[in-house]
Amino acid sequence: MQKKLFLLDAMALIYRAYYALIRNPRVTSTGRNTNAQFGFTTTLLDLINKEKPTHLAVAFDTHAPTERHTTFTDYKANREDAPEDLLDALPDIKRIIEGFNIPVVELDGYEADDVIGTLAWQAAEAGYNVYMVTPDKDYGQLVKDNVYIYKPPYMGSKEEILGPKEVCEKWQIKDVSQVIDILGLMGDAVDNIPGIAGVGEKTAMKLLAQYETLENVLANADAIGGKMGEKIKAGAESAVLSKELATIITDVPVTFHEEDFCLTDINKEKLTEIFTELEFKTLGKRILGEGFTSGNGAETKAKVVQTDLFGNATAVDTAPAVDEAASEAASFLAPDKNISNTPHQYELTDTPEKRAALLQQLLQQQEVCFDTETTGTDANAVDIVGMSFSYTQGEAYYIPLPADHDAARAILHEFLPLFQHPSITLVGQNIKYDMLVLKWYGVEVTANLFDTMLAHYLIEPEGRRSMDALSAQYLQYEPVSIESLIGKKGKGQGNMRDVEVEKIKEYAAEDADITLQLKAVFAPMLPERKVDKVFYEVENPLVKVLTDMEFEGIRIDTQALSDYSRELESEIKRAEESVYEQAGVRFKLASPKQLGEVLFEKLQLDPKAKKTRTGQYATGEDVLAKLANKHKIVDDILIFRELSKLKSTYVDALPLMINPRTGRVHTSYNQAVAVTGRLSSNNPNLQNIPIRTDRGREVRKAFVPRNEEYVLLSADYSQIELRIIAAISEDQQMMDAFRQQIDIHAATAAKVYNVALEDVTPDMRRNAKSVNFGIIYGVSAFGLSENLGIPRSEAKTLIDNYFAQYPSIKKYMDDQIQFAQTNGYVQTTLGRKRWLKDINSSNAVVRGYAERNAINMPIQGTAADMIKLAMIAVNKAFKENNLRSRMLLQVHDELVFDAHRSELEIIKPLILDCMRSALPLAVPVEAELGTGENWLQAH
DNA sequence: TAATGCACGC
DNA sequence: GACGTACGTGCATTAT
Repeated sequence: MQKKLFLLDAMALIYRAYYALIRNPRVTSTGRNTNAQFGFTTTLLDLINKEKPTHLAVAFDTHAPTERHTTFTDYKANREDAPEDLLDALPDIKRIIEGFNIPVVELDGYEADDVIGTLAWQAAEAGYNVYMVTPDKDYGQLVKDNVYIYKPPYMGSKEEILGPKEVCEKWQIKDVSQVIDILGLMGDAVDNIPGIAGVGEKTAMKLLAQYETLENVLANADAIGGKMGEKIKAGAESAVLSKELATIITDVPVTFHEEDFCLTDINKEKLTEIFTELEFKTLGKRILGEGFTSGNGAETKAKVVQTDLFGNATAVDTAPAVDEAASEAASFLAPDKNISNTPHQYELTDTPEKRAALLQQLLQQQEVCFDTETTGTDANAVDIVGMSFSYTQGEAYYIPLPADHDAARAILHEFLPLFQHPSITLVGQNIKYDMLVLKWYGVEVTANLFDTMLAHYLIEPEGRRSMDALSAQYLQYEPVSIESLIGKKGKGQGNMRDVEVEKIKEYAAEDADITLQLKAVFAPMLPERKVDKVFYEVENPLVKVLTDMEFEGIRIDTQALSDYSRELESEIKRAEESVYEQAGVRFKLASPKQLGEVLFEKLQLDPKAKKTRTGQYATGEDVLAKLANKHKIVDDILIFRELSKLKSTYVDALPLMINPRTGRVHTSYNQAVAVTGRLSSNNPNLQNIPIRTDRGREVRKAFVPRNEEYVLLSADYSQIELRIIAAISEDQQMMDAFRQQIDIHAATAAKVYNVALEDVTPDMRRNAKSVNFGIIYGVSAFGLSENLGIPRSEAKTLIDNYFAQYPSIKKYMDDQIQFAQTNGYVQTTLGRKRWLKDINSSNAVVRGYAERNAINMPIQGTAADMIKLAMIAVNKAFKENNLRSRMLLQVHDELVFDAHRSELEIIKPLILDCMRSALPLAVPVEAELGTGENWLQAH
């Protein structure tokens, strides 16, 4: 058995694990942030489980930066930036390592890199395969035969192993030793070490190809000449230092003894203790068995853990045989199952006879899982390659389909009895995609649906939802990766059409198999979490509605857009030139970085200029607006910003999104991303078409009816979120205002300013509107004063008055927070939930965020549920009445239709009725409706 | 390719 | 003294 030694650079791994998880903090019930501990532990376990090392060690460099690094102050500053809670995690991490009985190497005054570098050389000499586990460096000079760099998986990307061959290919060098020359020339971004300014990867490779070493490059700076020559001369000193730093010392005083690094049994007692403390429940169960609960210390097989192997090295306990240790390690962490170790029967169904037999089988089932394989990801532009079915765990069938459209269509139509069966449930992951693909082949799916992606969306709204992630989390199974079929994504990625059918069969059949198994896991979880109602009544039926809408698309007037583009172009040019003239320099106006430097360094517009968290000057619209009175350059900058945004994002981009098959723009709705329950739209996003400014609204004129027989019709809910908060808080004051159909913002103004309704000034109304708006999002006095440009004290008075006038709303907000604190979640009236793990956090900022979510989500989510129900009702009514009008778009509280002129009088009341009665509230629900020759007119 | 800053919608 | 409004998507720039 080949001996595999893994050497881990602990600090680097901890840093990366911490930052990878920071967006989704793990906080224990006592408010402790355990990101770093969790990230490091899972990285370690994944590695042990997947790579099955026979020998392992972790290196710390608690004494870094070492002297040679301190030459660069930047480097030091960079290292000392570590957040406190990350540094606090170090003792825990050491205990975890002890619990796993993994040897730790630490050597005073040496970098972890150098210690493991030395060990790697020695182990490689002794015949080991050595893997240096580190996230962010290429130890080029270390890569000799049998020494590899192992980059653990990171943020969804696969792990990576770099050997001598790969390193030479990557940098196009003859010998791996030249990597330090490359690094010397380019510098090292991770640690902020400069090389030669202006020399990047490509230039460095070119220079090395010609001159072999960094020293030769420097010596020939004169011969190189030109700008490049000057740069090299200027950066020579820095390059030499950079190379020195990139060089890993391989002669630190350590000696590799293989018995010191054997992977041995875990120390269950220690692990139980630390996992209990950190509240790693699932992880604990996986490693320590189902019996893992707090205080249940299992039998221990303690070993002496060598924490200081060097200096005065002492002998360690004899380790068990290598093979035994490796197999023990293998059971540490799932997913441990995959296609090669799991029994399965995947069949190729590639003849008419086989297909007919399969169909007969399928029609006997109550539920059938299906999945399509296609030539790309845009459902409106792909061809179908094949289709798979599964109805029993571990069994699945793959049907290859011909490239010829009509031939494929004929085969697909054989399965119409299944797709349109009145009682069979079709199970799938993101079925909308498959339905849309099928629709292009004339197959309308009308069977019942169960979408595992949507089930998971309701079970865990914030989790990751890719099939791979779900499979790993719920089935401990690692599916065949798509990359193994068509290659890594990017320019080189291949086409499913070109993959051998045997391979696709394995992949596609497995997908159907896994999805069916996921359904079995999720189906009982829905009622357990009481989200079955919103799943079966809202999300699932909505799939068909969205499929229809995406299939329809909307017509765009390209002529109007291209005219407008030219107009914007000249206006942008004018504003840009004017800015350069007033600034006295030419620069990239579109670059916030350069603009900040011009405004605040050259023009000195604000000595106390705000900076962003990366140290750049902030140049957002709010900042610029405050500078407007200091220099009239600001006006032109704002014009430039507004117009270039319009041009690049909408005017120029939309025509490029027109589908050649239909001549229309087909957006794609994502039904499972927004944690509040809203839809989102992309490719293109049609939910953020401008409306606020006059120039922006112009874009809406380009959205037009399909032909002269139609008009665009827009219907939108009026004040829906305020109506919802009034209804669920049962605030009598606000409910009365809605019942009496008073302008709600004016009514609010009258109350908070204590004046009669008819005495409300436009200013009062505007302020009241902002408060109403802010209430929904949990605004503070500060935020409101910023927003309205009024003193903070005045804003505070406004808010205080508001709560005094609408006491039940204040109570609702407090109740929501309390509900979340007790239950760990908040919910909409239909039971859609959002879990708020930070609601009891000891960190006020984190807790405040969770509290605002607790207030906002039920409101926004209920509005989302309501319009979804309305869409389902409208779609159904249109079909029942065989109408030619079509629902096209949804924009959170608005629906847009292609309305046939002859049907206007039918659909107007129909739409209004569906919207008003979708989800009745204790106050009237109103919707407004308009029609026109374009979206702007209709609005 | 990924991170950043900015800007658009509700 | 810092912090300060929910939910999204997409573009250009920048660094690598």
